[in-house]
Amino acid sequence: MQILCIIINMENQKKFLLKIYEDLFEMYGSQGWWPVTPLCGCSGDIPDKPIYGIKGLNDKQRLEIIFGAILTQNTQWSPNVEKAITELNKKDMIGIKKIIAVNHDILANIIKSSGFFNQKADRLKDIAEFLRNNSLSKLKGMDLWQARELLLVIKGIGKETADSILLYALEKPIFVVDAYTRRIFSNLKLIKIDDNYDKIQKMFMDNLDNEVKLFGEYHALLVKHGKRFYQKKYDNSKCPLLRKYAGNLSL
DNA sequence: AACCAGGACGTGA
DNA sequence: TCACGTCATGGT
Repeated sequence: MQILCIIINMENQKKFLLKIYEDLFEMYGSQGWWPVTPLCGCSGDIPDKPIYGIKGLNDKQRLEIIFGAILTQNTQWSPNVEKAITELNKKDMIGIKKIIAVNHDILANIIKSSGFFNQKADRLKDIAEFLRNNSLSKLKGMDLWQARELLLVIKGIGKETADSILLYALEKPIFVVDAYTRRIFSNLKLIKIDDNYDKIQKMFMDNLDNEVKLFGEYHALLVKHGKRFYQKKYDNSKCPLLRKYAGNLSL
């Protein structure tokens, strides 16, 4: 009987995680993450901000995503990181050798708007150094978890940043867990707010099809929804998902 | 005018 | 392991 209940709960959870995704997609539509600056081939024609929904990434765009993943740590994308990315492009700094060669203070000044600029300048240099020895194509060809372990060795790259890079820059199917993911799903009683990162990630990956597109869209939608209903000053009980599913969450 | 954002790391207990 | 302090800009 107890085992039966567990099985039923697992099935419910499986459906529930997908249902939440579908609800969010219906509410907000495709988010087209990760925002990327298109390369127009013509010099001097750099757009004033990265745009959403780019397909068929080239290596420079992948690198921009990796830099963006560092720059957005504990910082708003818009306008702070957006400006920094645009400045990097204007100075033609989206390049491994360029980042390695540039003076620390100059780099820090270019990315100033993203905050923590001294740390982040060091981290961009660290990851550029790493990528000089481990090419993007090498990483792309590598096993998902193997590549993850490599990234996690780099100072400044924690689990969320590593997973963002794997998912959005290297297009590998891994689920990104961030603060909004924690707040939303702990509010829905599917996890506890300070559950272990890997445990939360496993819940999603065990119960959803492991697809790059699904995971990429899901995380983006959670951020979108989180910004709307789960900022610290907000009242979590106003979340429409909670109203909709109140009492129906067996777990 | 505090408070917070798509974290991660170092330190001391 | 855990609870803090640190890093810093720009918007509300």
